[in-house]
Amino acid sequence: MSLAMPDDGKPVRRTAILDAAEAQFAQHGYDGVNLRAIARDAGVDVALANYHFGKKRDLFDAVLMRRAEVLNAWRLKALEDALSEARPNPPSVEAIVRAYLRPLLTGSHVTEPGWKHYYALIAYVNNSPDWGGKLMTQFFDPLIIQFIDALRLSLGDVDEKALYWSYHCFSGALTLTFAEPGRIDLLSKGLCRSDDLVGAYEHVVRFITAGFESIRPA
Amino acid sequence: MSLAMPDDGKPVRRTAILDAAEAQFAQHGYDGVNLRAIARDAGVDVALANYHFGKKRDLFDAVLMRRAEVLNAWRLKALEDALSEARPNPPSVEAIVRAYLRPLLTGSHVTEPGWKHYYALIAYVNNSPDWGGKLMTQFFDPLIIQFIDALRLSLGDVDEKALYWSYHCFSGALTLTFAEPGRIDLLSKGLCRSDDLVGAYEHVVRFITAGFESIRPA
DNA sequence: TCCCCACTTCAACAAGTGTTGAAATATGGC
DNA sequence: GCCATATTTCAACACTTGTTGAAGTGGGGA
Repeated sequence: MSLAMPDDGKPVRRTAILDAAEAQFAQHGYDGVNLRAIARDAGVDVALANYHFGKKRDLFDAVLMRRAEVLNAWRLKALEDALSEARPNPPSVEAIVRAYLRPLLTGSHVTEPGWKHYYALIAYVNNSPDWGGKLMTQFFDPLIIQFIDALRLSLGDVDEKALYWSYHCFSGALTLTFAEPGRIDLLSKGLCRSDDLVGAYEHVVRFITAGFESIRPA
Repeated sequence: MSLAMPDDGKPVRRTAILDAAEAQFAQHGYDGVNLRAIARDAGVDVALANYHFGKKRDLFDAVLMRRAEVLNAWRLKALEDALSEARPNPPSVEAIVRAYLRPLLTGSHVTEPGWKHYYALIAYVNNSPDWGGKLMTQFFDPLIIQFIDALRLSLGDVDEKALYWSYHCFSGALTLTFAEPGRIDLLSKGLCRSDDLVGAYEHVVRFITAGFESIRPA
């Protein structure tokens, strides 16, 4: 088995292409990026991207897939920790929300530019009418369903539509946080900074937890 | 004064271009659209868009500007109504949230495709790292500041950072609602429909109101 | 009737796009 | 060193892009 070696060996240029593509796609979107700019940032010839990843759309998918598994693993572990810590009781809503957010907004990787680019890319995908639905479902829904199950456990017999719309609000708030469009900086006259994910963490946890708690049946 | 007549007279083709551009930009983003597709949808030659609006970016701005004033006027009236109804007391948080949302999610225009496209376009702009901050500030911040003032009035002496981050969550939830990426349809297995803005209204109001109430000082 | 002007179309340019096939280079096993 | 294979570059194609200048059309006033 000496063919191709898709993701091991010495993939220095391969990952350089992925890194450059990740940053470019995150900032300008799929259509706002051309392969020559990616190649230039990666210090590589244009044709090399095609050699390693095939067509532009396949490169985009490869960027998305690279960090999806590790991210899902982190979040799954955080959820299971929250469940086991509370056992035999269901965990609190806040504990579930924190388990959902902590692997994203805190930890050593929040300072790593690659991950921030990846989050911005997820935000772009999640809001894209073209492929937002399908791609997010494909990569993240199995995990999301487990989080919603945990919320259902914690909140009791809630209205299902209310539960899904609440998660929708959660997802939207998180998406905008990751997109970092710099809007809150201007609106708050510099008091809040959109690149300060850690500073946003507690505020988002509080807001979202309260939103979910509001659907708890009396 | 017979020059150009920018927005009156018989603007049939002119508005046809705006309508087609609005729909295309909303669905595919600025870079995902080419002028020939817009012209084809409008039943018009490519060069006509340039004649009426100048460069592509100017057409985009014209689309954004067309409905901005009327939308801001609607929302300002809704806010002033809420304030005057409650006077001399401050209005409730829920009343403010409803004033913010009602002109968007309810009313006769929600069935009009042009407005839905416009909302999706706003969602695209709001999440765009490239120009999200500046454009939203330019078109909508004067109104948003008034809503935040009303919330500050209603909530009392709140932490300013918490207030802005809460509005950020609000904005994100709303943005995702307008983008209609079809994600909630898949996630809820058809129980919720992302094109059902009216059905989403009460759920969003409840979630967001609870989030804002959670920062009220004890 | 003629002319002016706003509007519209036609045809084309120049730059940039994704993609590809062939050539060149590096790498590692024998 | 030799050779097969993986990697990388080169050069170019075919196509799309935004944009433009010139030409054509139609209506209303002098």
